[in-house]
Amino acid sequence: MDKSQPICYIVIVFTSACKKVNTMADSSKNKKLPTIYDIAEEAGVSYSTVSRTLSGFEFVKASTREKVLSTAKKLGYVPNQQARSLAGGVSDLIGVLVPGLTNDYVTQILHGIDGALTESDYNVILYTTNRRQGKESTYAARIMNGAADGLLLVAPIMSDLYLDTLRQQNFPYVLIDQVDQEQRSTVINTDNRRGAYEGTRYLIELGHRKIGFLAGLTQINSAVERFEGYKSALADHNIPLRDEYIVPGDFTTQVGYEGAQALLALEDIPTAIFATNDLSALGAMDAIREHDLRIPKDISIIGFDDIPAAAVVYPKLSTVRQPLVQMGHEAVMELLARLENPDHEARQIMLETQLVIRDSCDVPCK
Amino acid sequence: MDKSQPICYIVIVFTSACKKVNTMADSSKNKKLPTIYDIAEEAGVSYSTVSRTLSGFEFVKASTREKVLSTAKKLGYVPNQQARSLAGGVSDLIGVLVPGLTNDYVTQILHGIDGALTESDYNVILYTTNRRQGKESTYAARIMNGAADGLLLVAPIMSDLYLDTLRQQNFPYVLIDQVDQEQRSTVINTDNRRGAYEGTRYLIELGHRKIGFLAGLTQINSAVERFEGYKSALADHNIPLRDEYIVPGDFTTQVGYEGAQALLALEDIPTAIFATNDLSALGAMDAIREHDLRIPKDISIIGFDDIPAAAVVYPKLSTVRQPLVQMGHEAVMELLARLENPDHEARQIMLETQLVIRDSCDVPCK
DNA sequence: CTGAAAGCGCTTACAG
DNA sequence: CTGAAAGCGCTTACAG
Repeated sequence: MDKSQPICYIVIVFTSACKKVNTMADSSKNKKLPTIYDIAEEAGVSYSTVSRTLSGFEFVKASTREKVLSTAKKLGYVPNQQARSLAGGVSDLIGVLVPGLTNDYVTQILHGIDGALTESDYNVILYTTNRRQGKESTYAARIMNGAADGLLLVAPIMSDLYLDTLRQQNFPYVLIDQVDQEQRSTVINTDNRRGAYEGTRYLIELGHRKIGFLAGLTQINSAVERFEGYKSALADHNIPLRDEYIVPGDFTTQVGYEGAQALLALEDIPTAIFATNDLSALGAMDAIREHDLRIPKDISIIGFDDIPAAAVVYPKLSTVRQPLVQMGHEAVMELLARLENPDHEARQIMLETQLVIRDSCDVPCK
Repeated sequence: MDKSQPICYIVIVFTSACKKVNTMADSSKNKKLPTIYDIAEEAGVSYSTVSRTLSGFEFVKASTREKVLSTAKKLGYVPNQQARSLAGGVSDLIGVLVPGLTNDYVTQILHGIDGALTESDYNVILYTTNRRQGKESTYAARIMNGAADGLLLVAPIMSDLYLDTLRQQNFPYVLIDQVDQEQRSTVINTDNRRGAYEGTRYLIELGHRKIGFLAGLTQINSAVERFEGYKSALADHNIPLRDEYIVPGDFTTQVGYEGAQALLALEDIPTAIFATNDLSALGAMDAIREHDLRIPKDISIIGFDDIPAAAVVYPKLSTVRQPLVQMGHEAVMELLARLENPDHEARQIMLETQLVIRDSCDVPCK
C-alpha cells in the first residue's frame, strides 16, 4: 500500500535535428514505442528486472541497474501509464472537478493546485461540470474507477449524490469551498461568514446605513454564508434588513450588472453595495457608471474573492480576499497526505479572509 | 507567492461508523467495483458478450443486450478506462499543454477547448509547463505513450524538440498560436501581424506619431509578429522607428507596468502605447495613472487579446481582439477530425483579429 | 539480487 | 449472434 517511493527519473531524450539517428527500422508510419520487453532483450535481463529497475525498486545490482537505465535511455523508453495503472493500481493522475473555466475564482484555485502538484509526479485530469447537475456524478464514478487516484472538488453542487459513494469506496478526495455537514470529508474552506461580516462592517463604519446586497447562487454554501455574514453585521449594528436591498445573483458579471440596475432603480437607492463576488461587483460598477454615479463618491462597492481583475479595474475594487491559490495548494497537500497514508484523517481546514481596502469605498455622500 | 494567510483552525473529526446503506455486502473497506465478469456472471452470458454490448457493438441480440445493460446498471458498473485503453488502444483522453494558468489568454482558449469537447466523450488531461523548457518534451512523450489519444499545444515554446517525434509517430496533435514553418502541422493562429498593424494604424489615424511599444517574449512567435505589424504600420505612414520607444516585456502585468515606467521616464514621452497583450496594457495603465496622466486624454493605450478584464477596467481598454474561445474550439474540431480519420490533412487555419474600440484611445493631447 | 508466472480489466480477431 | 483465447504493457508476489 505504501508505495511512496519516488520513481527513479527517466530522462526522455528526443534525438534532435539529425534525422537518421534511429537505429531501428524507421518506417515513417507510426511504429510502436519500446516496451520493457524491448529493453529486457537489448539489455539481456528479464523484463521483471527491467520493471523493478524502472520503478525504483532498491534491490537491483548497481551494474544491472545501469545497464537497464542506459538501454532504456538509448531506446527512448517511456512508460505506459495505462498499463502501469492497470497493473499497479495507481494512475498518477488526480482528477479535478470544477464548475467551469470562466471565473477567475476557479482559475486561481486551479493555479494553486497546479503549483502544488508540480513537485509531485501527478498530473491532473480536468473535468468541468458547468453546473450541469448529474455530470458530477458521472465524472466522480469514472474517476473512482481507475481514471485517477484522487479527486479534488471545487465548489461542487449536488455533491451528496456521490460523496457517499466516494466515501464507501474509501476513495481519496478533498472538497474545496463546500461545507460537509457531517464533517466526514476533508474540506478546505474560507471563513465566508466572517469575511462578509467584516466587509459589511467596514461599510457600516464608513457611515453607510443603506447597503444593497448582490446575492449569489443559493445552492452554493459560500453564497449563503456570505449573506449570513452580511445580515449579522447589519443586525449587530441595529440596521434593519431591507428586502428591496437584496437582489438575486449567480456570480456572473452580467447578472451583477442587472442586480445593480435593480438596486439603482429603487426610489431610495443604497449608498453602498456588497457584492457576493468580484465578478458581480464588476458588473455592478458598470451599472453604476451608466447611471452617471461616481464610485466611490456617490456609491461605494465592495466585492468578495479578490480575483486579479479586482486590482486592475478603476477604481480599484475593495474586496474581501480569500486565498484562492492557497486553497488549491492546501487541498493538494491534504490529498497527497491521504494518498500516502490511507489512514490520514479527514480535516476541516478553514482559511482566513482578508479585507483588502482599495479605492471603491468611501463615506456616504449624503 | 501569496501563501501568507495563516490557517484559522483545524478541526479533526473521528469518523464514526458508517450506516448500512449498501444492498451488497458492505465490507466497510474499499471493495472492488464490478467488472464485466461480474456482469457476465449475473446476466448469464460470456464476458465477451458483455464487452461487445457495452462498447456498442451492433450484432448483439436485442434481448441479450437488454439483459446485459440492465444488470450493468443494477450493479453500478463503470468501465475502467485504463483497461479499455490498454486493450483497445484509445484512452478517450486528450492532452492539453498550456504554459500556465495565470493569463486569461490561456484560460479563454481552455474554455473554448472545454466547450468543444463537452459533446464528445473525451476528457482532458492538463499539463502546464510554466515556461520551463524541457518539461514540454517530457509531457509530449508521456502523452504519446498512451496517456492520451491526441494533443493540443497552446503557445508552445521549443516545440521543435518534440514535434518531429510527434510527427514520426503520426500522433494526432494541433498547435494553437504557433507557427509551423514547414506547414506540416495543423495549426490554429490569428493574424497577429495584421492585427497589430491595424491597431497601430488606428493610433496613427487618431493623429499619434509617438507610439511606444511594449514588447512580448521574443521566443513567442505571436509577439514577434505583432512587433512586425507595428513596425510596418509605422513604415507605411512614414513614421521613423524610435528605439527608445520599444521596451521589452514578457506578457505580464508587472513587466508591462515596468515597461511603461521606462517609457514615461523618457524626455519625449510617447502620446500612445501599443501593448503586445492586454495583461501588459493593464500594467501600463497603472503606471500611467501613477504619473498623474489621464487615459486617454493625456496618453492613449491599446492592447491585444481582449481578455475579459479588458472590458472591465476603467477606462475600458481598446484592444485588438483575437477570438480566443474560437481558437480552442477550432483546434478541437481539427483534432477530432484527425482522430476519426488518420488521413485528415494538416491545415493552417488563420483567424481574423478584430479591432475593438473602447475608451482608452483618443487624439493626442498636444 | 533476479526469473517465471499470474493477473490488472478490457478488446478483438478467430471460430463457430 | 456468441464463446474461448490471446494480448495490451506493466506490477508484484512467489520462488529461488
